[in-house]
Amino acid sequence: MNALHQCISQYHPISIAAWEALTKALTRVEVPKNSFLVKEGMVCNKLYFLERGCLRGYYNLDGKEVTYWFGFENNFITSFYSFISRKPGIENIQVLEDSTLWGISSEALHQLFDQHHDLERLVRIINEQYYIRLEERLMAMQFKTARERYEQLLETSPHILQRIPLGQIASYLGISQETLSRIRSQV
Amino acid sequence: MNALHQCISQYHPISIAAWEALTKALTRVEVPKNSFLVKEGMVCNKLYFLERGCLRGYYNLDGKEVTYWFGFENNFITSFYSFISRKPGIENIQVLEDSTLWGISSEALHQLFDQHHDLERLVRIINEQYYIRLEERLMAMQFKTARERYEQLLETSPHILQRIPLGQIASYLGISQETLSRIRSQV
DNA sequence: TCTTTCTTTTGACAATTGTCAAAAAAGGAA
DNA sequence: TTCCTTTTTTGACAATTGTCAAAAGAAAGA
Repeated sequence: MNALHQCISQYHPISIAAWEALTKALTRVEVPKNSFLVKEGMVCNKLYFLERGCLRGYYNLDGKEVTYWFGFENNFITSFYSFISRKPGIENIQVLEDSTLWGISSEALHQLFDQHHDLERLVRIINEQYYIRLEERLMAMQFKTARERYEQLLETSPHILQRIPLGQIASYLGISQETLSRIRSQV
Repeated sequence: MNALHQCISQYHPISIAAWEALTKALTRVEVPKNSFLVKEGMVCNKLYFLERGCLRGYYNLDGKEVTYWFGFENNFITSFYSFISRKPGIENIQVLEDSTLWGISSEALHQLFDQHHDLERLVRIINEQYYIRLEERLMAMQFKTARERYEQLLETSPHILQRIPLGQIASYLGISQETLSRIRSQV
């Protein structure tokens, strides 16, 4: 819970009242490795904060698993499209290591928004920061070679390489596992 | 102005008071074709609503212009990274057709947020919708071939093809102009 | 320890896409 | 119209990346 408070403060400090209301609405979730937090076809009604562990989001395309994000400590996690639109998504969220999360339902969050303006501001700000990250990823995907994307990942998130199988990283980078393996051997 | 009101209502209706405060803070901007709304190296301090015309965002990479978005009627326009972080960006926003915009400064917008909770909610919701769009684009970029991305663009935004030069569309799709030309001839 | 399973690497080849250069087509201005 | 500029297409070739199959290596369980 402390990790969440610290994480929030980096984005936008909130009032004590808002924090207390938030903590009351949060549920602690412990999930074991290889379980699923979200499965395709379901509505993801919860937003999570990942305190410990790691997850990945992927979907199935032509029989292949396509990874499009990883979540690590202090990340906010949800099946974004589904959570926002309240419709079933195509996304699976798989637990890659035993993890501890704090979850809040969409309804509870929106109630809190009504009561605590500063909480809604916090979420707006977090959204904006996540948008910027996504934009950077899109640019890399659009205009950089596989090797450049890999080297960028090495710089910004070296921890990914220690914790995630190569095939999933390759998928995340938008290349085949064989290509990534060859890139690594040619550094 | 009416177009903006209608556009806003589709995302989240706001109170009359909020709308009136917003309209007071807006400035009408007319920009001619080939002018620039934002140039790289400057802080983009304004958020715009595009009422009429069309724009593109691009940056320079190794001497090439890299287009990463187009804006059309009823789109919100800004150099997002710069606007949010209040730092200089690498982005240029070029006017592709004579355009009419409504602009608001970052300061004015944040003042409005303090006074009108529902306006901040509106922006949160718009941000979320734009996030989802970006996510879709990233997925296409990550896991679809050039041809598939082009066909997807044909379906979702056929108007782009009538209004934008091929080279810029190719850049937007992350492929060379020659490749796009060949894809088109082989449909 | 020895299996068994999962992950990573390597080889051979094919498909996709990029680059450079030139030609063709289209659009604007006088 | 004609000239000039911009945009689009085409050709030839190279570079990048993907696919399939097999081998090698690492990790996990009995």
